[in-house]
Amino acid sequence: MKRGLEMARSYNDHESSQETGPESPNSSTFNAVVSSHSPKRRRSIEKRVVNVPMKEMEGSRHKGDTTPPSDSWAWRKYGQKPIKGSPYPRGYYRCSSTKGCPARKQVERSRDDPTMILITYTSEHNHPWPLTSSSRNGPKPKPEPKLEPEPEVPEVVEPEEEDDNNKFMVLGREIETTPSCVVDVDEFAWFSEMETTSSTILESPIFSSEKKTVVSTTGDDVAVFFPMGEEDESLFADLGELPECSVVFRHRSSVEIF
DNA sequence: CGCGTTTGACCCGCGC
DNA sequence: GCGCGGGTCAAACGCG
Repeated sequence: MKRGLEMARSYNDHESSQETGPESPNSSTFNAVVSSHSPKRRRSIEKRVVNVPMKEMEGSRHKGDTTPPSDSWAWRKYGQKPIKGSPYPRGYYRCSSTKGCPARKQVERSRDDPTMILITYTSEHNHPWPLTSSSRNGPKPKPEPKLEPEPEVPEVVEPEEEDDNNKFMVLGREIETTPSCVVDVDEFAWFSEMETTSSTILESPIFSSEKKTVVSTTGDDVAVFFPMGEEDESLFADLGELPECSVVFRHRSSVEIF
C-alpha cells in the first residue's frame, strides 16, 4: 500500500560512525548528539546514542537482548534485525505514547561490550522527542506530561569558586560533581533549535533525585540544572535510563545567566 | 478483544 | 547494474 511512501521516510543514516565506544564500562555514557542532514532528506534528523549498562536496566522487563530500559513512555517494537558483524540483534521501537509521535529508538547490545546497551534515539528535528500531550491532539498516553506555561523560576546560584570546576553551589549547599558530569553545552546546540518553549532534555538520577538547582559553568558555556517535577520526569523519561552523569536542561528564554 | 511482540517480506540507499 | 545491509511494514501470534 503506502509502503513505498513510508520507505521514503526511512532513516537510513548509518549510526555506526556515531557509535563511539563506551568510555567507561561501569557507567552509562551519553555518547553523541548527532544531527543528520542528509542531502536527500528534507527534514533534519536528530540522532542520539546512549550507552546504558545492563545492570541499570535491571528491573525493567526483560524479554530479550534488545529489551529497552523501562521508561514512562510507551515504545512499541516494530522490528528486529540481526546486524551484520554483531552477534546481537537490533530492536526497533517506535514511540506509541502519542499518536503520530515521530520518535524512534533502536536498542542493541554493544558488540564491543555485551554488558552495554546501545540505545539510539531518532527523531525529526522539529519533533525532537515525544512531545507533551498539551501540544498535540489525540488520546493521552499513560504518562501525563504537562508543561507548565510559567514554571516556577528556580533559584539560580552562581558558583562560588570559579577555580573549582567540580563544585557548585546548590541552594546554599556545595555539590561536587565529577568532571565527566560537566558537559559541553555545544553538544546540545540542537536543543536550542527546538520549537518548544520550555523543554527539558536528559534526566539525571543525581540531580533529579536531589531536586536541586545547579549551575555549571564550563568556559563560556553555562548549563543550568533545574529541579524536575514528576511530570517532567515522565515526559522525558523516553530518553531511557539515562546515564548517571546525564543532566537536566531546561531551556527558558526568561532565564538568562551571564 | 485489544494491545504488544514476532518474524518474514519488502523497499531503499549505498558501495562495488 | 547488481548485491548487500539496514529500516520498515504488516500479518500472525501471544498474552492479559
